[in-house]
Amino acid sequence: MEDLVTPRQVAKAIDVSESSVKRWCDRGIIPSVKTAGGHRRIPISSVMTYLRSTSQPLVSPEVLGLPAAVGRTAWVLTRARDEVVKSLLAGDEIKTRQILFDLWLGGRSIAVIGDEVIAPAFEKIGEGWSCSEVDIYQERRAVEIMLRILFELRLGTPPGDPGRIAIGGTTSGDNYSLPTTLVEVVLQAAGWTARSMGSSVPPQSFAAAIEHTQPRLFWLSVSASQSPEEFLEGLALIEQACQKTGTKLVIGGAGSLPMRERFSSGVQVCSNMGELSDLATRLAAESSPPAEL
Amino acid sequence: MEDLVTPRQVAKAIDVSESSVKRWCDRGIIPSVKTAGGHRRIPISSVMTYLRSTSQPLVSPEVLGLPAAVGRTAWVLTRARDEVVKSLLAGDEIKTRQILFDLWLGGRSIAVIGDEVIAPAFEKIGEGWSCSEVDIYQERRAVEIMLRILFELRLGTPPGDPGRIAIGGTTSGDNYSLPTTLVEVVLQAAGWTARSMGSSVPPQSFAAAIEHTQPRLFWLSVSASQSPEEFLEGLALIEQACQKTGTKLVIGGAGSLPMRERFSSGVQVCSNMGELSDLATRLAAESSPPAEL
DNA sequence: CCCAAAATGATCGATTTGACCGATTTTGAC
DNA sequence: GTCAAAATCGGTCAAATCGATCATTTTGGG
Repeated sequence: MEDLVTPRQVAKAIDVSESSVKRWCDRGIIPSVKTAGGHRRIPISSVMTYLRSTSQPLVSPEVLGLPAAVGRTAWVLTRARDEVVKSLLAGDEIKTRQILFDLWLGGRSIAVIGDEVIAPAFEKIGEGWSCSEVDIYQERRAVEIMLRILFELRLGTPPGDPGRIAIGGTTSGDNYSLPTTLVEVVLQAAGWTARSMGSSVPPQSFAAAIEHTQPRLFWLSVSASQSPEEFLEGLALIEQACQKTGTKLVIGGAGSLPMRERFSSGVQVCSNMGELSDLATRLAAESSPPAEL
Repeated sequence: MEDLVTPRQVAKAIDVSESSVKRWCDRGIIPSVKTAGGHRRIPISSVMTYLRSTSQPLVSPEVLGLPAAVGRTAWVLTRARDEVVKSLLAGDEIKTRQILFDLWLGGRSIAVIGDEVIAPAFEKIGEGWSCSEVDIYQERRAVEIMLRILFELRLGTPPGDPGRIAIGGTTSGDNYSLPTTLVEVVLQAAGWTARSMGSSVPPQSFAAAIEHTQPRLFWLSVSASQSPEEFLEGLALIEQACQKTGTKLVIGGAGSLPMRERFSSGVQVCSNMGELSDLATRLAAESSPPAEL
């Protein structure tokens, strides 16, 4: 796990000449730093960003210390989803990572990957589970694998503005940690410093977290359909805290849709990661006017 | 807090060789002082100045955070634990990562870090929670932060032998994902290909996973004390599957200790990560005779 | 199709870096 | 205080990188 690599390593990894890499560094196309002696050192995240922007294939990821089998194929979203379901059920972390990283390096946003691949894949796995084609351990293992991959993607995304803080999670009774983790990564990609507080947090504790952290954004991921009354009661507490601190409150997830009419007007509802990403980008632009160079 | 660090620490922190740091010190690029015996000591401010001058990112700022931690005394671990508790409660992911990576780079095994720092830290947080000094969101947030750090440590550990597979997790009713994830990382560090299946998996599903995956090792992490009868009943199913596939069964965690007399003789019990690491290393050596070069 | 501009890849001497080693200093434990 | 282990020292040397130059390939118009 190296963070800084040399031009030669990058050249080998993406199969171009060393000269080109050096030129790109000097022109700022690949942001890099120099040692005291003038040698270039390139952060892996710079390489990732460059690859994403040009849709270049990563030929030899192992040279960068990245897990093997990252980057090669151009995937169609629907096809990718089916393959992800297959490799997740087989417990094949390598294959799953390959597919998702290929999509990501191919320039797709995490939000799109979430909406078009990850969410439908787990929906499918959930279906298979309910008609007992899928064993519980397969579903749990799939969640674990996806969590690891999401964290790796998060490492490849530049950290957000430390002044734009977002927190969130799921309330009591909701144990699905995957969606709220996905939200965290999506928000970081949108320039936020986001941290999920995990799942099954009581509303009053969320309220305390909001008042203590004073985030600009708070998200609630509602996966399972739960008792609307109980949820709305807890939501009131959270809303109150948000108003006190001037925090924008965002709710999403399948479980929230049946109740969306009963939310008060200040609450923003997102039905997928794409909407959330747009909203987050808009909020970020509002709060801090476009910085000039 | 000491603000003088050694060339080695600086080298690790900014990801260059020790030789380079020494050269730069001698050339005055990084102002340093010398001890009576001629060893270089570098003020952290010098390093900061150098980094600013090259606009270089601090690759492992953790190393500069706690210079004392490369020492060997027990109080360092104790001190680290207290610091970890503090930064976890504050939700400071950076600081927590600093401390743990510092210990790790200082040569301590993940097992030791787990036993001496992570486990006692969460025990302490749990105490604070039960006497309501700690809010629930702080505990949940701490778990999330530690999970991310564990995954990063896992990325930094070389992948294990693909032929030595270990799986495991927690049974129904046990929602603590942290210990089983820690086990995964410890086993990988011991040369295994380990995958946690997550928490709250029914015993019969574990049995299916064992028969399907045929691992050489299966672990059960028992955090909460649960009904012994129910647990032992589920355990019987798992044990049966292990016997069928020749899988070694290992149980650990505070919740398992009160019942350890009632386990059958084939079951191995580990009371901490150190024991588990030793056992895993022993098993690995047994099953595959020492490969010669 | 042809040509010029731009991008890429290859090469070379000078410099930097990283690894190594025996000697010395520092550190932690007793 | 004493002692052994660990860390650091200073120096050497091979390998990697630098910057600059030049040949080759690709791109984009007319």
